[in-house]
Amino acid sequence: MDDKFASLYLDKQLCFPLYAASRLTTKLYGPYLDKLDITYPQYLVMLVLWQHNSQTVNKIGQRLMLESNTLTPLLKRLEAKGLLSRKRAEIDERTVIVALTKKGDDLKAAAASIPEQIFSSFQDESVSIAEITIFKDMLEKLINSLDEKVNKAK
Amino acid sequence: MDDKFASLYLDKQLCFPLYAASRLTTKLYGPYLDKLDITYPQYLVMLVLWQHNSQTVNKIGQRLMLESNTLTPLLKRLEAKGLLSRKRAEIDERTVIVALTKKGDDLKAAAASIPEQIFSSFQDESVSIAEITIFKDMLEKLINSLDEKVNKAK
DNA sequence: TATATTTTAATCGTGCACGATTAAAACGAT
DNA sequence: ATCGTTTTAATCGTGCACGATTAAAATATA
Repeated sequence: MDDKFASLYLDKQLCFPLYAASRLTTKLYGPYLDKLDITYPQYLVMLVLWQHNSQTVNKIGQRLMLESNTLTPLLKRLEAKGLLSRKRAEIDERTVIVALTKKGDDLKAAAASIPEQIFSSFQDESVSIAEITIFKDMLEKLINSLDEKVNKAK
Repeated sequence: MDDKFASLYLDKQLCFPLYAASRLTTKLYGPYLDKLDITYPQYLVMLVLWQHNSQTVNKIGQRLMLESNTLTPLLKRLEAKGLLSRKRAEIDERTVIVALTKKGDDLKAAAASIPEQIFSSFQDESVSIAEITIFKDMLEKLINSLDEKVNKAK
C-alpha cells in the first residue's frame, strides 16, 4: 500500500522514541530521587557539582546545555533546600559562583548507589553492556551533530 | 585514579545524553513547526491524528505515553487553533472523541516535507542510514524495557 | 436492583524548558 | 579615557509533564 504521507507516521520517526525514552528515564529515577527530595533536573545539577564543585552558572549551563532562564530558578530551589550557595564573584561581578554546602556534599553519599541500582535493574534484560556502550556512543554522536545544527548561529 | 563516586560522573550515565538528545531534537524541529504555528508536543498529537483520525483522548495518550492531565490542555489549544474538535461520545459519555477539522487535515500537506527535511539535514554526516536503523531499534528496545519497569504497577 | 468498583477526562499545583528581553559589568577599539 | 559591544545572570510569559485528586459515567457484584 502506497502512502505519500507514510513519512509522517509516528513509528517511522526518530524524534518520538527519543522523547519517550527521555521521559521514561526521568520516571525511572523518580523513586530514588524522591528519597533525596530532589527532582531529576536538580539531580543533574548536583551531579555536575559533585564532579566539579564551585563553578559559575554559565559553566553548569555548558555542561547540561541549559541557560540561566532555566538554571536560575532551579538553583534557587536547591539553595532553598540548603544544598548549595550562590554568590557573585568578586573578580567578575557578572558571574555567580555556585558551590555545594556541607549538606549538598553529604548528599553525594546517599546518591552514590543510584547509578548502580538503575544499572542493575537492567541486568535481567536482553540488553548487553556492549550494546549499551554502542548505544551511548551513537547517542553522543547524535548530540554533537544536533548541537551543531541547532546552535549553528552561535 | 580511583574514585568511589566515579559512577556519579555525568558522562558515565545514560540518562543525561537521552535528556539532551530529546531537547535538541525538539529544538531542531522548531523552525519547521513555527511555520505551522504548533509546538513539538502538538506536532506529535497531529502525527497521531493524521495517521489514525477520530480517536479518544485515552487512545492518543496510549500512543504518545501521555495522560489527560497533559493532553487535555494541549488538545484545547489545538482546538482553539481550529485544527481539531473534541466531543463526548454518545455511546460512552466518559470518553471524548478527538477528530481533525478540515483545517487540521489540510495541515498534513504542509507538514509532509518535514521528515524529509530533517532527515536530509543529516545526509552530510558520518551517520549512515544503517546506523540510524540500529539506533532506532535499540531505542525501542530500551523504551519497552523502561515502560515495563516504570509502569509495572499498572 | 442497589451498591461497590473501575474507567475516563478534567482540574490543580509544582517544576521545568525556552524564546525574548533587560540590566549591569567587563571588555575593546579607537 | 570614552563609547560601543559583548558577556553574564536574571526576569517574564507560555506551554508542557506529571503526581494527586475529583466527578461522572459505565460496569461488575452482591
